[in-house]
Amino acid sequence: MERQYKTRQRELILSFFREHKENCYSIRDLIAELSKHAQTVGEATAYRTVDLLCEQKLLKRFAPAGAGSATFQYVSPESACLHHFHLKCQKCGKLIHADCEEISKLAEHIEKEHGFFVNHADTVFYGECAQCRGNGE
Amino acid sequence: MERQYKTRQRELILSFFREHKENCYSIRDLIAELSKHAQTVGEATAYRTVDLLCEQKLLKRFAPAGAGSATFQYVSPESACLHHFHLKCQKCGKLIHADCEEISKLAEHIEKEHGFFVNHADTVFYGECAQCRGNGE
DNA sequence: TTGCGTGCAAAGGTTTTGCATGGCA
DNA sequence: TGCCATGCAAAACCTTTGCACGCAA
Repeated sequence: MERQYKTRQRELILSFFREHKENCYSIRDLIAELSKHAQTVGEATAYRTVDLLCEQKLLKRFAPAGAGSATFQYVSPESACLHHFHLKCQKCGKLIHADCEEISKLAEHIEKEHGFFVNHADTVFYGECAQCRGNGE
Repeated sequence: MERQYKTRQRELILSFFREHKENCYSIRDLIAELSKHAQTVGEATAYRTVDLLCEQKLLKRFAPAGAGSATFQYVSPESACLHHFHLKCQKCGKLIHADCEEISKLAEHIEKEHGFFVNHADTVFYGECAQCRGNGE
C-alpha cells in the first residue's frame, strides 16, 4: 500500500515543519527558510508536498488573510487535532490546541440547538494570545 | 469628512449584496449576476468597491476554500455582527448569525481560562446547516 | 528496471496597479 | 472646476500542470 517514495525533499519539508511547530509558513517562506541552510526545493515540489502533507493531516492549511498566500503549519497527529479546536494568534502566529471541555460542549450546543454541524477541522478561532496581549496592546 | 462620491457602480454593488443577504459571491459571480440585469461594472471597480465595503464593515470577506477566489457577503451593521459569531454552511453558503448566550459565554471562557482574546469579526464556524443535513448527507 | 518524484517552464486564475477618461459635487 | 471614480490593459502574484529527466525501491 505504500506507494510513496522517501525523498530528500519530502524529508526536508516535513522536518522543517516539525522543527517549527510554533509558526506557519507560506510556500515562499518555506523555500526561503530552507535556502538559509543551503537546501533547495523546487517551487512545484513544495506545493505538491504540502498538499500531500495536508491530506495526511500532518499540516494544517490557513487561508490567506486578506491578499497573500496560504500558509501551512505542523499539527502533530498524536494531539488529536481533529477533535479539538484551534486558536490562532493573529499577531505572533502561534497555534494553540484547545482541548477543553467547554469548547466541545459548545459544539454540542450548536449542533443540538442550532442544528448546525460544526466542522472542527476547518474552524479556527482568530484573536490574540496571552503573551501578545501582555506585550503592550 | 465625506470624501466619497455616490456613483452608479457603488449603489449597484451595495444594493445587490443587500438584496442577497443569504449568499456570498466572488467578484466573478457578482459581475455575472449584475450583467443578468443588464448592469455592468468593471472588474477593477468591483474589486475596489468590495474592499471599500469591507472596510466599512458592510461586507464580510471569506477566504477562498482551497484554490479559488475570495467571496463577499452582506452583513447588516444594525445586526451587531461584530458582537456575535457566524456559522457558515460549507454546502449551501448560508451565513447564520448566532446571537446566542452560550457562544458569548464560550468567548468569555476562552479569554479568562486560556488568556486568548477572540476576534469575533474574523472567527467563523464552518460546517453544515440544518437544511443541508436534512437533504440527505 | 519500474514508476513515482522533481524541476523547469508555461499556463491558468485572481487581484492589483498605472493611466487616461468620465462623472459627481 | 476640482477631485475622486471608472475602466482598460498590463502587471504582479499565487498555484497548477505538462513533460523530460532523476532517483528510490
